[in-house]
Amino acid sequence: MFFKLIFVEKLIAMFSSTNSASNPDSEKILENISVDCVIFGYDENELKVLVRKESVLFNNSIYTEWKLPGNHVRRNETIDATALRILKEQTGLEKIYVKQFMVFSDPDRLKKRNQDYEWIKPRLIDDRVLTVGFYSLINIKDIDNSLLIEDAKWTNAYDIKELMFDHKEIFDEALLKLRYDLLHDPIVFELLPRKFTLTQMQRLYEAIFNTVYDKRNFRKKVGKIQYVIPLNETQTKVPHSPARYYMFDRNLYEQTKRDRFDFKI
Amino acid sequence: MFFKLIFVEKLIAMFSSTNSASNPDSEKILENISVDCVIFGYDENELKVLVRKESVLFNNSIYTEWKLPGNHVRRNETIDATALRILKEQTGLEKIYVKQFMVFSDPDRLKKRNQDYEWIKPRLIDDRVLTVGFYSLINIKDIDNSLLIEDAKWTNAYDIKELMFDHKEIFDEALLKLRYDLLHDPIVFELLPRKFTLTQMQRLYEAIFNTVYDKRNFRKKVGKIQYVIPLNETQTKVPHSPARYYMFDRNLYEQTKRDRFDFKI
DNA sequence: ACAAAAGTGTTTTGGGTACACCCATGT
DNA sequence: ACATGGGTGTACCCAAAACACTTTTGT
Repeated sequence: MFFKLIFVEKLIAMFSSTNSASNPDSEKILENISVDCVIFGYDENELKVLVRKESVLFNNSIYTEWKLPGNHVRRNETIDATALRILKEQTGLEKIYVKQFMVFSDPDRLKKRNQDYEWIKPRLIDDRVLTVGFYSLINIKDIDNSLLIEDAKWTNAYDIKELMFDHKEIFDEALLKLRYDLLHDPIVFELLPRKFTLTQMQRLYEAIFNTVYDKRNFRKKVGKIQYVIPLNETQTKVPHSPARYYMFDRNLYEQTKRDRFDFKI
Repeated sequence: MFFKLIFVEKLIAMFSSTNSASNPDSEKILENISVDCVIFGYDENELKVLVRKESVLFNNSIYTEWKLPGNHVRRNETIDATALRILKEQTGLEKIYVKQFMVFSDPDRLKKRNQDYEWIKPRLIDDRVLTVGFYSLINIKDIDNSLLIEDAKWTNAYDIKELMFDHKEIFDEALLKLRYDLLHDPIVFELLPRKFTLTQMQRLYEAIFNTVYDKRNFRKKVGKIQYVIPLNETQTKVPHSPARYYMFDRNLYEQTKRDRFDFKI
């Protein structure tokens, strides 16, 4: 009856660590499934990603490592709800854009680097965890930075070289998917303030695609997008000719969307 | 200690039904995660999908219903391995193209239609199952139809109206993803015989996109694709001018792929 | 006055699309 | 001879890309 013993051990682990025995059913987790989030933000003309610091003890030394925010899926929530829960915890924001892009299922994905595995082992009920990669888009200006968890940091997306587990791979896939989606859905506007200038929009495209565009051609194309509305409002107190503000009109978009390739710039 | 009792029940279920106690670890399943496969084939100028028949008992009547082939993920396999295992079971084929496209995670996804839920309940350890949708591409001519399971059937993709659980939704998403991928990766050739004529290729595009193309324009574009090689071989015994055969040269593709949008037709 | 970014048109080039007829083969 | 699908060229249009100067404001 060896296997029964294993299960009793896991029961104890389950109800003593992640799930306390007093938790309602709604907080019980699925031990084999998690969600990891690549949270993109845009600030100071840079595409940024939120990463979390962890102190890892290994060979009697403490290493500082970075990972993506993530969590297990609960018994009675969709994976989108899991992603939104993680976002709320990390940024305090609700109602933001989240999108799943890929499942990572290597049976050894948590064991590739010894120090990472030692760190996570005591936090798991079962070390076989498939994770669903999500990316999400937030406007950094909306964040109350006092709510940001101490160990969370915004990093330039192009400075990310190494993360725990397979998180660098998850990040790379997220960036590919973001670039694709940007050309097919009106998601740019999730990263921009409600009122934005065309230069801000152009700089955002340039940050995401890591390139530069011609100003006149860019404006010509945006000019053809009907649901990007020019406002009768311009910048003030800028030391140069004040730029006009524009807004995304979601209603107009929903009505007029036909050509799914409108966003190619 | 109510929860312990639940677990003992599940243990019994686990080791008496899906996993017998004598099974090696390699065949233990993850009870909360499955893979469902949308298997596309192309035959007689039609895009087809493999579906399975199930006899469902409900309200003392037996209903015939159709579902996508699927299975649970095993403890030590990737989800791609799960998909390939399903493909082998259903078609006898190995080394075929499989691609994950989306996770379906509604906690009630198996409970939406009572008759379906009654059918699957005794087959499950836990009724919360997230499923990863895969699509796969096979050349129907490669199939030894005597190996096809009795309850499996090839159906015209545009005739699929209703499937068990959320499988119609999974199918719809698969078709969207197939159409996208077709324009970005050289996957058409998975559905074609090794040597094919340009008309065969055109009919396949037309079947997948459910449209028609101009013959001359189609040939002009394919003519620019370097890794589609014309052969010195033509049809025989056809009651019309014999068509030239072409081949996909994967090596040449790997060397020359740059523009990821070569496949847009 | 100067620094900084806003805003604005034209030309060239290549790809997309529409369109019709003759040819080779088997029966 | 006829039925069937194979194979070919041109003209028009529009979108993409390259390119430079003037204007407006704050300091």
